[in-house]
Amino acid sequence: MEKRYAFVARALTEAIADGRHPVGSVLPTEFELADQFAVSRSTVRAAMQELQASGLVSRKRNAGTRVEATSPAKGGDGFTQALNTIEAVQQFGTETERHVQRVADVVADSELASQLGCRPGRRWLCISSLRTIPGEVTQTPICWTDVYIDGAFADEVRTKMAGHHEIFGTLVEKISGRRFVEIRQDISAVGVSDAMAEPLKATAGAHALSIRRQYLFASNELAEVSLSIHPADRYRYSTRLLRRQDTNG
Amino acid sequence: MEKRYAFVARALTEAIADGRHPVGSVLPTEFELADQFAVSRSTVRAAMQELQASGLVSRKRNAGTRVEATSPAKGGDGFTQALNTIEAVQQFGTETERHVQRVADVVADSELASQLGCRPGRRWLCISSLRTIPGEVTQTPICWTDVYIDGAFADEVRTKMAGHHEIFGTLVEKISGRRFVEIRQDISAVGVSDAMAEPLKATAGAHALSIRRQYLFASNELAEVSLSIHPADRYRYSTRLLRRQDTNG
DNA sequence: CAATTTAATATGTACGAACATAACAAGAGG
DNA sequence: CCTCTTGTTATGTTCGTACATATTAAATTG
Repeated sequence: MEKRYAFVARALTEAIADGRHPVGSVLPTEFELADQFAVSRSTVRAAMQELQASGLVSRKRNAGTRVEATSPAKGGDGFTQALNTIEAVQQFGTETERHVQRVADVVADSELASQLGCRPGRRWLCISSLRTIPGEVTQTPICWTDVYIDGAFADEVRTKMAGHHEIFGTLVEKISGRRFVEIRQDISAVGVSDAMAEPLKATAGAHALSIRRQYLFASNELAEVSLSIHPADRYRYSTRLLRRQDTNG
Repeated sequence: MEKRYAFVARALTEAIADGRHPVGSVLPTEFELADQFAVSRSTVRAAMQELQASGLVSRKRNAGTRVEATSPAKGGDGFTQALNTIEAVQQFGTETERHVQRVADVVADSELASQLGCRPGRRWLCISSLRTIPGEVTQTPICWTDVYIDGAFADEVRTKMAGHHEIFGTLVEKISGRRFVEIRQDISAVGVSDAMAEPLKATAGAHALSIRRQYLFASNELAEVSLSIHPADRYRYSTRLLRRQDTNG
């Protein structure tokens, strides 16, 4: 059964996304929401803490709870994305389109192993793809991504991909049903390599953000790694950091 | 008065930092801690949520609360830093050394204004400096940073800097006493410019991370902006993203 | 002795209550 | 009309309780 505070959080998130609570508006009070959802104020507060942590609302003593922002901005100057929560990372997966370029089985040599953070010899399924913004006229890719999936899930992935299922986002999670508890993220700056210049429609050597993500289960099991190259002129990593407690005495 | 959950969180953080609770060990149960600190279990849980959010501990139903990690790694291959909370950003300020290169009053023209996110004509105090790792033999700087401080605080900053006060970190906060509620952060990839190559001891055109931070008060007042250039071979931005609730049914 | 079941345990979820405190709004006074 | 004071209000903090549930450890069974 869905937990109550999670239900409240989801309902409010959807209401905000729908425009029922526009940006800048003030939500009903915690007591009113408690009445509406037939839960206690504590439960409403737990939900509110989620919304606040994700940056969706801001709360102030008696200033009410204000709707702050909705979705990441897709401005004219590329894709701006917050990536400081697991939810935000998944959102990037749903808000962009994936175009698969290559699917291959690989065995990690020492170099790849250190990149992926596994022992050499481990088997992976590698899916290389480009990502674009849906509905854009000029289909300039935002990034090149190599996703490495635990070999144990390889067959299932191939089957579902053949059937054109939309299994992307966090692949293993959708396939195995097991939920990720942790993502380790490494961000650095690199140049666009010669090989990637053409598919990315970028000039070789252009500055790019390199993002490596390791997806882990609760047991610290490594199930999936993604290596992405984002040309700097098309993508920026933008976050709002909020103090954990909004007010102070 | 310090809030009780904040006190508990701070006490536990210090105990972990001191080594009284080594990495990998399991903390006392929530009930035991409630007894020790003479607070309710709810308060202990509020403290635990802080520690969990900052990645210091992990919790599992009856697996106990485990100490996960302490400080950011200062490995041989540069500086690895999590920057997904305000606390982590401030920590970077305390764990590196600042070497001031230049102090100047500036008036924002249209270009600078768009970079800083302010109206053109606004007055700022600009402090340019290099940051190094304390105690390192080879004093290779980690980054070049231009900090722009609201002109209203300029005099006070100059005075305190002349007196060799350690006022850095988030400058305006230490000077004015007003606390930042929000930091907006923008991360992109750039090349090291000719002018910065020499002070940074890097080759011009080398790949670098560009990090822009806007420090805001509760009223959305912009008080300070920092623009940093991190050569990619000396710095990586590394975070662990944890799911808000650790377990699930 | 290995495999399974059962019991104990610590965290997760949820409720209800009470008081503190910062923001805002309305009214009093100059 | 502006300023200051006062009162109301909604969130912040803290307490106590109860039950759910995943994990570990002990006990039972084959």
